[in-house]
Amino acid sequence: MLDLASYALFADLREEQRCQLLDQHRVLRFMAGRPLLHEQDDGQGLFLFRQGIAKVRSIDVEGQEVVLSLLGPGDLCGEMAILQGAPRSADVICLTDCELVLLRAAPFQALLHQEPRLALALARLEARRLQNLNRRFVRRESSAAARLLQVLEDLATRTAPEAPPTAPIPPLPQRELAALSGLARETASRTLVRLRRQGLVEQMPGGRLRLVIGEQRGGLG
Amino acid sequence: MLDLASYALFADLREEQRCQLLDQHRVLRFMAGRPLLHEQDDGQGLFLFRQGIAKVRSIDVEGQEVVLSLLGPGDLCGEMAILQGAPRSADVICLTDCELVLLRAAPFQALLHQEPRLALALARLEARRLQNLNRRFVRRESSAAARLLQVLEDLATRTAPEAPPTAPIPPLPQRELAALSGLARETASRTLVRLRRQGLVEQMPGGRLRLVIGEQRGGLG
DNA sequence: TCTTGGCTGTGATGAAAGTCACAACCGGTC
DNA sequence: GACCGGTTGTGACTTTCATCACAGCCAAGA
Repeated sequence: MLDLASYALFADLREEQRCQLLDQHRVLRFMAGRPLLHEQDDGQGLFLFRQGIAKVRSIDVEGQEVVLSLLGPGDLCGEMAILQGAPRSADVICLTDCELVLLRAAPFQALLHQEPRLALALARLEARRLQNLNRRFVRRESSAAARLLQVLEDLATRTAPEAPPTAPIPPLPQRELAALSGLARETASRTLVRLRRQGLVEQMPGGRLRLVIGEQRGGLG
Repeated sequence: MLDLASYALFADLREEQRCQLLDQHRVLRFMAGRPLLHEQDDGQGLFLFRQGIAKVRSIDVEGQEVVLSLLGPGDLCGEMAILQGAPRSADVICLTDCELVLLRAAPFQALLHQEPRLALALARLEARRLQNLNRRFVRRESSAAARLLQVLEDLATRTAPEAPPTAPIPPLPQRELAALSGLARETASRTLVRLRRQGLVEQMPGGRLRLVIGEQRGGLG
């Protein structure tokens, strides 16, 4: 049975309220590379991640992809469009095969208007996202190595929220790693080689990568 | 008389609820350069901007300042600390002389828990901030000129929310403009000269700057 | 008046990362 | 096996911006 209680957003609700939200929910599966949402897609609904990771991205004026954040188990998306009634402002694309739950917008919206705990939890969620992005913004200024390491750590924790940041990372092509960290593909390649030589990143069977030291990475700025 | 109704966050409340929030409020004035909030400051309260602009900034691992966003009339800050009970995560520093209203945290918090409209408005506010930061994140990738122009536009609209982005901008030293756009001071200087020669930026009496064309700036990427 | 300190413009130089180009490799599939 | 597309590593060159250095300016104050 689906358990919404494991999502922080719904943790404060009564069991009965969570059931309301599940009304007409659907379980969806997407293959790696598939878009969950398109920009200007206004088909509303709340997507809850159960498995797999995805990137939230936007396209800049030169047509370059800019990755805004990562989503993984326990995360959700689509709440912005519901909140603002506006069309989506970014695309969400699966990096690995994903399984997620789609909740209908209507009951969620209704509950938002009548249960302050839900609205408050949502505000907290948005605030936490804002802080994450702030942190990313700060690190964005730093070197290619720091940016790449940050992405790897992010990938590790998104993949397995409870596991340490040194957990192995699903195999992604360098092109993808480069996009995630905002680097040229060649730079990502060179940087990875360097990090491996320094022993900070390990190559695992199947092409998976693993961070070796999660800590004191500040020095690489 | 203080009118909270002009703040989007409180627009949906009943007059009587707005009065509750004003209980023991204070009007504060800060000189340009003064910090409103310090990182790790946990004196809670909600700051509402009435006049002046300020920057939200953080310090990165190398001690460099990174500016996260700008605040101006109609904006507010301090809500994150109240929402999360956590210490502040960034500093807020006045760029010009500022006048603002400080609301006590307690009544705000109480109302958040009992009035879904307020909690929802707060969620919307955070969501909008997130989108703004997303947009900035996207533009951050681009050239010095684009970043500087974006900062100038931001300054103009923060200073006078209703005015067009070609409104004159309060005189700030180049050092400050550079920090706001994440450039070296010299680069900001050179870029400004170039922009003036191109007629995109105008020098006004008193050292104020003014954007000439607000539109089709994409091409300068 | 002269001095001082912050601000502005500009030149020279260097470092980091993007771009272009190419070779090796790997996993499919015919 | 041979072929093919996508991936990876790497070399050479270019671009952009940071850094260092300095000169001119203006405003405040002694």
